[in-house]
Amino acid sequence: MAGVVSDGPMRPPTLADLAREAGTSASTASRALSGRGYVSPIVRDRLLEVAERLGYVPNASARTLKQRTSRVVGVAVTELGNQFYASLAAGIEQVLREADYQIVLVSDNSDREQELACARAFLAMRAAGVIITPADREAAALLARSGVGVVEVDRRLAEVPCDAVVIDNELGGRIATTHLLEFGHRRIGLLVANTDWTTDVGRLRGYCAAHAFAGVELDERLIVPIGFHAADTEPRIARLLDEHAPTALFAANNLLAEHAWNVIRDRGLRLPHDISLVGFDDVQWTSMVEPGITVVGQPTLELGRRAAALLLRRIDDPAGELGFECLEPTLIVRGSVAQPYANA
Amino acid sequence: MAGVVSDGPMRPPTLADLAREAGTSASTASRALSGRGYVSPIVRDRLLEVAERLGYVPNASARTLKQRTSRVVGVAVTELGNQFYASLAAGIEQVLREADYQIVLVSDNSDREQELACARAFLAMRAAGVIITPADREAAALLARSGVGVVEVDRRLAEVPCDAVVIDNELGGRIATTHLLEFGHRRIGLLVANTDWTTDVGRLRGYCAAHAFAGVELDERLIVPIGFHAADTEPRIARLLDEHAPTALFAANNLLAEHAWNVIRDRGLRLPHDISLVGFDDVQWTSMVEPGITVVGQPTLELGRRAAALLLRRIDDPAGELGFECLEPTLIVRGSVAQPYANA
DNA sequence: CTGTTAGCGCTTTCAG
DNA sequence: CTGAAAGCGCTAACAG
Repeated sequence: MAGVVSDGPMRPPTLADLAREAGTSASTASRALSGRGYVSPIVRDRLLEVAERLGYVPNASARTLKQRTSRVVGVAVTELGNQFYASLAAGIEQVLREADYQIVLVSDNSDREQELACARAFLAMRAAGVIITPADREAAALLARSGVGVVEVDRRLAEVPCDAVVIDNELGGRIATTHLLEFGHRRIGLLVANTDWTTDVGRLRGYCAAHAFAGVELDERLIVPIGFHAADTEPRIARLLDEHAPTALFAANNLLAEHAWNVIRDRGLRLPHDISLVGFDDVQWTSMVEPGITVVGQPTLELGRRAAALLLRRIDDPAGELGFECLEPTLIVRGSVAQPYANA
Repeated sequence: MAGVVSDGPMRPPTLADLAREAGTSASTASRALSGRGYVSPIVRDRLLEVAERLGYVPNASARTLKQRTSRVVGVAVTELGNQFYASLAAGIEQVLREADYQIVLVSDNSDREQELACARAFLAMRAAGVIITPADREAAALLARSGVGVVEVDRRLAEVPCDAVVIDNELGGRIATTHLLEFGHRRIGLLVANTDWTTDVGRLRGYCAAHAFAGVELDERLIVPIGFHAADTEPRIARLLDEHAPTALFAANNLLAEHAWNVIRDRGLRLPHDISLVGFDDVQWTSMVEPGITVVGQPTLELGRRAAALLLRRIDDPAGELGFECLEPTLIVRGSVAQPYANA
């Protein structure tokens, strides 16, 4: 039942079909369905009824072509497989769906070329706006240059003026490190991604600042920058443990925290007795393992929601003033930190 | 640098602009850029050069309007926030991106209306195809009726003929239950979502089949159907423990496994000494907690990849024969199962 | 309040 | 091998 159509070719009904069926012109039909412009109630109702009966679905491309902008928003995240980005995307999707936008989602693996490619794709589809976790400055620049609103989320990179929502990474690095310092740790290993992104640079800076503030001298050899999916991540962490005897580890992202935890477990070290650990990002497993991992939690879903809200504002008012939001991370204390066993 | 354009209004360059600049006609430009049809090498090169210089990006809507089909694929999953669906989406995205399709991703919360709404949106944008974890039959029917290829993933629901890729849920339920039975459990609580989806029905059936095969009589009160985000999930699990004394629990999805684990932990029960647990879906935490949770693992990413591959085939050959793939789940034995402490 | 007209940017016959 | 012409389905002036 429900709107069965079975007349010959499978061409979906067009506005013209509707109009003909209802005995009006296409423009009237357009007005009736879009609700913009005058149309007598009686004609409107007839049109709506016919539309319903025919199962009319407006052709988005035709509309986009005409209006030069669409109801889709491009979203490019680093890696959909990572829980952090997945919930970022989920947050974005929530608010955009409510605002009746579709999102086209791409995972760009933080690769410059892929990022550019999706920027072009977004341009091609005349996206109403774009949300991106940038890995390179060029994509945002290209988009902005073409007049598409861009909001950067999680990190800032763009040289062009551009909305953004991030967390205070330096603060995050500081509270993690300070927490460890307060427990008496003096040799805190830092595992951090080797990028020049504001996230990692900020967390590193916070780590340093905490040391400085506490008057603790910092041994640079304790800082281990590690590539995103480096094959030798765990060996390098192991080496850090062997060669520089940290009494605690601060892993500045969820992947590194996981690797650190693996190494600790594989060596039979006990948390927090033999070594302390603070992670970054409150991913599920950190609260389920025993002992729970003390982490710097960031409001991931909220980050996504805010980014979407900012973009909506930008779409609404392209010339409005730049929005910038910096959310606060918080320390979630669980059981992975204790006093150092043997203090040097 | 890089393609700076600064001539007056911000209208992006069109094919006509290109053609004019290169001294040819729009049709030639079209042929040159699309690679279809004849065009002399020399003219083509000039055109490509001009396109590059002007930063030309083809207008996807115009193309879609003309060709009546687009390079986008609609993807509707139940809940992007759930790791399972997120990696499903990640798998889909991987292969579709390689095939140069964009995906528009929607989280439909397994709500009939939302699912229908996105089906219409996909129709409106003339999606080349759709991948869906169906919650209702109507969406797939609508799409299929309009000639859009649909592949169902994770569950099957459609009455219309339609490609699908799922796992063998009954087998999954059976191997989990059999494993428990073999350890001597005779009172195995089943936590299962209260849907009529093939996933849950299948797992339940497997649970029953395993009992039947083992000649173990089944106490129906041990079966607890629970809504997806029911507020009283954990109390109900607790009640099952109190009232019907199961010696083991089989939680038939990752959410329920998590809840079961919480209840077990909160009560101070020790796995596997006081009670045994088998989960479904190898999500990250199950391998990190101590003891690790024995689970029925499903190839989630692969599920997504196959679905995408199937869709690509369907797009390529709309009338080709129906594809149906059923992947095998496997039991991943870890430490959450032991003999029942006190066997009735 | 309604219809006519034009055109969004591209592709595709069909002649040249 | 190339160009002219038509049209995809919709909307936005602009007359009536």
